[in-house]
Amino acid sequence: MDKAFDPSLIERDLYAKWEAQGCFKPSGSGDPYCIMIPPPNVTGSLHMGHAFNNTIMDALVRYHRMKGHDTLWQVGTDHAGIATQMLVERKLEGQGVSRHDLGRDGFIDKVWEWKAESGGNITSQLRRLGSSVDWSRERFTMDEDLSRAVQEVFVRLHEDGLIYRGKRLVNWDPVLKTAVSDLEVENEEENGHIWSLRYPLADGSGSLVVATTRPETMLGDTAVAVHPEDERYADFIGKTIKLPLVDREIPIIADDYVDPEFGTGCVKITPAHDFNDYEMGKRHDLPMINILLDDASINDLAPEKYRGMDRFDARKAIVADFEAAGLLVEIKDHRLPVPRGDRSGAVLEPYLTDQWYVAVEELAKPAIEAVENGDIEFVPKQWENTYFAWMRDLQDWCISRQLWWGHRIPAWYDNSGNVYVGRSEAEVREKHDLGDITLTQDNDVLDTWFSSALWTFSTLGWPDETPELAKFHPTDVLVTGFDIIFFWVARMIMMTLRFRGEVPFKKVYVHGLVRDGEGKKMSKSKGNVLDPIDLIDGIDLESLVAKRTGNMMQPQMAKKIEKATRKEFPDGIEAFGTDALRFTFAAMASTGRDINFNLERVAGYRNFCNKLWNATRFVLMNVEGADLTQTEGLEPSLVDRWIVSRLQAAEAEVERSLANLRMDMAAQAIYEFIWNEYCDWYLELTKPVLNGDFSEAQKAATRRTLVAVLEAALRLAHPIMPFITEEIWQTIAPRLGQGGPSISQAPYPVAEIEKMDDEADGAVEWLKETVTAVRTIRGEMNIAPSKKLSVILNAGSERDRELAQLCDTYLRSLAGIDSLSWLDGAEAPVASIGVVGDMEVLVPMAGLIDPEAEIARLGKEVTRLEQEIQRTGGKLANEKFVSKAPAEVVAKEQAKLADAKATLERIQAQIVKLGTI
RNA sequence: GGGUCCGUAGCUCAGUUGGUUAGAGCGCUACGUUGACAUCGUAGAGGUCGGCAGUUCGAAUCUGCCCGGACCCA
Repeated sequence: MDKAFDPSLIERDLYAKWEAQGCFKPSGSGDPYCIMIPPPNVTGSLHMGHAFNNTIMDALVRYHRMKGHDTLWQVGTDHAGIATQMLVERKLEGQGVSRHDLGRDGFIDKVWEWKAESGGNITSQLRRLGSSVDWSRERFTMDEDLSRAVQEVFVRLHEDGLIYRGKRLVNWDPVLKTAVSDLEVENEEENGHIWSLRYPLADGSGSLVVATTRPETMLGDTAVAVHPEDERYADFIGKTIKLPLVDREIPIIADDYVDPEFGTGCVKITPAHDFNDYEMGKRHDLPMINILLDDASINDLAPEKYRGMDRFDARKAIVADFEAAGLLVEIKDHRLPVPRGDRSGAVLEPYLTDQWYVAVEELAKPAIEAVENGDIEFVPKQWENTYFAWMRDLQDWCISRQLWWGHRIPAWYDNSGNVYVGRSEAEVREKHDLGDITLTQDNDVLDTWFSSALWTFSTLGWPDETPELAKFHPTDVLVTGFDIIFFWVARMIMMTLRFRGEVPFKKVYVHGLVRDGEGKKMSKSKGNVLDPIDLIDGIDLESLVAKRTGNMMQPQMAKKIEKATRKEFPDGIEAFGTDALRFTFAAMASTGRDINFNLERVAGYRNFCNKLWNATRFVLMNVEGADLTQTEGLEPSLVDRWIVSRLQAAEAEVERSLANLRMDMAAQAIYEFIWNEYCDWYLELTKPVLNGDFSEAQKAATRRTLVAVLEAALRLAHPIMPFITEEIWQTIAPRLGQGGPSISQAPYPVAEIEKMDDEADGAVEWLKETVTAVRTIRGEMNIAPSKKLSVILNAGSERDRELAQLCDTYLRSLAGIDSLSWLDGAEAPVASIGVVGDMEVLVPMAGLIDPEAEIARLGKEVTRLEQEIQRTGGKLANEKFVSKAPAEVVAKEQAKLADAKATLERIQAQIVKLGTI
């Protein structure tokens, strides 16, 4: 083995082997366990959120697979309607071709071509993370069978009256020229203005002043509203306004919605271009005048002057015209939330169009109940509140999109505008007895989330009742970030309950966001994005700078980002390997909170990998040539029994943690066992045995224990760090006669209570304390590690003597002792002192130790003990504590007090002694 | 404005149902290359657990208010 662990030498080969061997397919036996991957966007590439999310899923999946469950991790991607269409269009633009040149079918062919070439980027990146998904079952939302599920759901919902077509106000993206859902709108505060405009009354008797942040919409105003109880305007209600520039007469109406405190208390009403006004328009039966075209330029319903103008040019022109007419009262700076499309970045317009909707009320009810009655459980639980809050205030879901890429809506129109929904044109004709009249299919496609809402069951073969569906559905747990609880989780629950009559998953594990080291959201525009692959493989500074500043939406930020990047990573990023990255995510995955990702932590876990690697080297060196398969006639030492006992404890702790989805605690337990127990103590304790004067039966027991415990620890750690554990296991396990094709298919360690060993635990605890007592003196008195010490033990119990006898060799080896004896009533030499229970550990000074320094050191100890005595003594002196606290707690305090008093006495005596030298 | 979460060592975070000497990693200080590992070892320093009140024999942990920060919804 190499002296240092180099992940780059093993990871790719191991993954290829796993995949080739079909290690990740369901085994076909055992209780089923299933996780559905949240399908990444097919245009996407791996980001830190994916890496985190997949680490958690993979750890769970590997754990359950090793426990013998029939485990399926279903993988796939979604077709990302808008994102994919944009991407392919942009590529075509580069060749001077528009999608309209190609026509719908031609364009869709191009999309499929693109998908075949580079649509698999993110899935190949998942392999780098070690994700043990079943590749043989990979699915894509546009696959034929998934499309069939989508169509079936659409038709059935329509038959049940839950899908309808209607003219409503939607969020319109004028760049992409499609509706987008509320959830795809980003509202960020931006700098804007608020314009106050004077609207004269039609009868010339006066005027009102209205305030607006979008003056161009006045072209579509159909009323002015005031609050019914606003005395200032009581006389105006019922009169009419002569709308400036347009010359339309519009009424002044009263409505509770108007806030009399806000602005002038008068509001212009534009029902076709504002969501609130739309509602008010419906209440008052106002006309809805749409003044925009689909690219947000002004249409022919506006006065001729403005027709064809872009909305923002129109805004300027209108403000100028108001000013010219003396009707512009005021312009104020104003910060306001501006709705932008999350894909195009364009300012969205509320826009009146015909769209398809899902009526959600009936679907939401059982979906709420499923969480209320515990059929679905959110972890952490508080997300259930978020879920409920959203579910109880649902708007109907606009599912149509004016795109070409996606599931085309299975609806056909005849020439009279009648609409027929069905699985195919033929079915529609037959069902409605249409003969051969001309039918044209709806041009729109469905929202991508419509198909991903069916993901848990469509990927298993629905609408057919497949064996996989029977076995793996409902799935066990959904692992996801909170940001898509609304987008996806809620909709899956609704759709799955409707069409399967069962929940899609039993648990929803909600994890936090991965942020940068300072807690800022990672984003391309901030330039603080880390690519998981760069943490695995490493990246030099120039490449990193180029990556962060290339292809930016706001190129003016590039300089700043470059500077910050050069400062933060002067040497680029080291290669840490996948296992270290995964361990970091696991260790930081505590209940649902965001992760502030810092590189030092990854480096720490990279070191941990190296530690494990080197421990293995040590073990292999020491068992070279030995037959380890022999289990008869071995004489395990107390120390061998101890590490086996500690292994059981670690196994129990990891099991408990994983069962509670506490990856961080599992990672912590694994780390502590391997480093702080196995490496720090056990390996050190085997050295005097293997190199010393011990029997062959004893040495053989130690050799076997060294390897057996390591082998079990590898299996314990495998779900979190799959690569290094597999690599080592392939070398180690055969030595024990326990090899196999892959550690991922070996059984997960289970704690065996009968191997817990109180006697060994107690003995080694004593040994550790005694060694530490000597080391503390050595360290604090600045005695060189190479200097061998004489150590004298004093006082203590019979058990202390037994233990000293049993541990003699270990004590000498670990504490660097060349002479170890009992004082046995002889006069104590001047010495530095440590206390272990009732026993004193004396290191004679003889020129090694400065009495002044020792007194100072003991002084600190005295202070600590006095505080302890005061604290515990105070408690015990308190009548109420003694009478009310559980006896157990009181006894514990008493023991603490006695212990501290005894130790203090010994130390004080020692101080007196040193003072009289 | 409504809601959720967070504030523990210089930094990043643990701390189950109240009882620990309040922990870990990184960083810091001192010493150290004896054949697993300097991606290391040994020892050490560092915290009035955001503040104030309350409940309790006992509060980092429970309650209220305040301060500071993040996010969601309107």
